[in-house]
This record gives sequence, structure tokens and C-alpha cells, in this order.
Amino acid sequence: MPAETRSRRSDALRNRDRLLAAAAELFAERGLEVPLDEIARTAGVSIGTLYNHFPTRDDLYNAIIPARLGALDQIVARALATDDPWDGFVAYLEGVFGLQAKDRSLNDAIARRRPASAEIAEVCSRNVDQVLKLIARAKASGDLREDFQPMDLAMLGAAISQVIHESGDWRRFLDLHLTGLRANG
Amino acid sequence: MPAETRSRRSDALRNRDRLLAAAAELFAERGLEVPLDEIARTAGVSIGTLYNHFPTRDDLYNAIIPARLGALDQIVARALATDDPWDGFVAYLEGVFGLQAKDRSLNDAIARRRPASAEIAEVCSRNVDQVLKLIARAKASGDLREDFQPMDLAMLGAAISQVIHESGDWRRFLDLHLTGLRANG
DNA sequence: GACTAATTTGAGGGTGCCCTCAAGTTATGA
DNA sequence: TCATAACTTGAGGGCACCCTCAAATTAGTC
Repeated sequence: MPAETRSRRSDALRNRDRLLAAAAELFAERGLEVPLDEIARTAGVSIGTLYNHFPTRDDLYNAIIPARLGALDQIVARALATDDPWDGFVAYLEGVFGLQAKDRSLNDAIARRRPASAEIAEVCSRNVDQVLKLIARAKASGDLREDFQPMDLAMLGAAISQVIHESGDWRRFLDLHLTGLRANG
Repeated sequence: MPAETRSRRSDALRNRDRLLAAAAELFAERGLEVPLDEIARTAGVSIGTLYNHFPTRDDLYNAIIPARLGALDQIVARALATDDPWDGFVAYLEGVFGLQAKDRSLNDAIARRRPASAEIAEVCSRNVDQVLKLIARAKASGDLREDFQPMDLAMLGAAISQVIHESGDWRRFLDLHLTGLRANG
């Protein structure tokens, strides 16, 4: 198979890297809907070159988002390693939302399931099992209310994504959500 | 002043009504960003006529949104009329969010301050005093946590608007937010 | 019925973003 | 250094939405 031995040209590799760097930066700053020609311009490359390397927008997403979502693995692992089930659950929430707050593309990808590509879905679903464990653990210890559902978590993510979007204090909001608004309890 | 006595032509009045009806319907269904030419088409009128009656998008918003926001007055009044301060506070939240859930344009206008026109801001601010009263009352009775701020309400509105947007169960989410996720309390 | 001012019309120009492809450039290996 | 495949380029066509304005139509008046 000689096709395998063909090496990419060096300029092509360099341009690809520049495109990824530019896209990563712009996605993080402004979300997943930055115009492609702006990415090309930032990378110092023509729009045609961008399309050579990434024929569709999803190709660009798939080259960037899954790697970033890898951070989720660590967050959920650390949460599960926490002795106290409730603290672990809270640590997970703070970890994920902190990630979303720092990177608008992750806010889009996690909370709004924006790209919705198979590849990204895979990364997310890889964590679902772990997260379910986290939830079960917190329920078993009596800390988390019994009726809590995964959908509640999804909605919390959506809600917080909007608080972040509005530049609100998401930690404060999370705290209120965890403890409730009622005074005595 | 003879200019005052000039009457609008009947077809113009009719077309204006049709435009308002079409815009109201489309706004409620799909939010405030429906294309103007779609509104004109729905009204059975040309795009030029739309611009005759409503030179800017804001003119259209101002002709529709403030009236709808009038419902807020009733909601807050009914909430204040409720004997139990906490029940009143909750009734207000349910009233407002119910409104947002039924009408996407109100979801945009209330929670995301989308049009941000002076006229709409006026309608909203008219209620602020009443809402502050509602909050103060609920705090005084010891039902609402002392550290609750108006900003917390704004963020809750933003959060719920997103839950509604994702077709989530906003009542469930509000319930969780009011009572917290922790099991015992 | 004819006049006129009010109103409507929709083609057309502008913008921003998408995507393509024929022509030009360049890395690479012989 | 040349040949060639690999790569880059950017003008250009498409689309969706915005907004304008000269020409056509029509309601209201005499």
C-alpha cells in the first residue's frame, strides 16, 4: 500500500496547525458560531485552504472539541475519588460548569449539544456511566434527593449555560440551586 | 390644525392590523427574530408595506410587546394580594415563567432583554417596585433567605428561559431551585 | 367618473456568510 | 534544476435577510 507512505507536505501540516490554533482560540472566546472566514483570516490562510483541510464545519469541531472534552474524564474521576458522596457530586458540577465558563465552545457543546456529531456524542456518553454512579452514590448516602433524575442534571446544565452566557455569577446560582431559596429548610 | 383631522385610509388601517396580527403570532411561536418578510407574507402584504407602517423592527416590537407585558401587572398584583408572603412570591415566579413558556417573544423580552427599547424597559421597570415589595415581604416573614438579591431573580429568569428553550420541564426545575437538591434540608 | 393624495408594490442593491473550483504557487524527490 | 503532484488562492455564485424607492394602484372627495 504505497498510498500510506505518501507524506503530507510540510506547508500543509503547518497550515493545518495554524487553522486549528485559530479555531480553538476563536471558539473558546466566542462560541462555535464564529464565521469560517474569520478563522481562516486569523490563521493567515485563505478560505479555500480552510476548506481543503476541513471540508465541513463539523470536521473542524471534531478536531477540536473531543480533545477538550477529555477534561471531563478527569473531572468525573476526581469527583468519584472524593470520599464524601455529596462533596463529590458538587465537585463534579463545579468542575463541569467551570469548564463551560472558561470556554464558550464547551458551553455550546456540553449544554446545548450544538455540534451533535457522533464523535462528540461518544465522548460525552463515555462519561454518562460514571456520572450515573456519582448520582447513585450521593442518593445512597442520603445526601441527594431520591427523585433526582439525569434529566435534572441536563436542565441544570442548560440553565447554568445561560447564566454564564449572561455573565452572571454561576457559582452563586449553583449554590442557590443546591440549597434552595427557602430560608429555614 | 387641519393635519389632525386627516384620517388614515381604510386599507392602510386594515393592513396595519394584519401586520400586527401576523407579527404577534409569529413572535409568540418563534421568538423575536422571525424574518420581516415572513411577517409580511403571513399578513398577505408586501415587504414595502411592512416598512411603511413599521420603519424599524423596534417599532414592531413596541407595538406588540408592551401590551403583552401588561399581563405582568396582573401577575404581580395577584401575587401581592396573596396572604402568605412565600406563596405570593412563588405565585409570581410561576406566573412570569408561565407567561414566558407560552410566548417565545416574552421569553426573549423578559429574560434576555432583547428589544431593550425604552418603551419596553418602562413597562418592566414599572413592576420592579412591586417585585421588590414581594421580595421584602417574603424575607420579612422569614420564608425567603435573607441574602436573596434582585440579581438572583434575574439569573433565575435567564436560567428558566433556557430550560423553556430546551423544552424542559420548567416547573420541575423551579421546584428544585426553590427547595434545593439536598435531601434532608 | 375623474382627480389626487395616500398607500402599496416588488425589483433591486447591500451585507454577511457559505462553499467551489480553475488557475496559480510550492514542496519534494528524482 | 526540473517535473509533478500537492497545495493554496480568492474571485465568484448562492442564499438569506435587510432596506429603499420609483412606479403602479387605490380610497376618498368633489
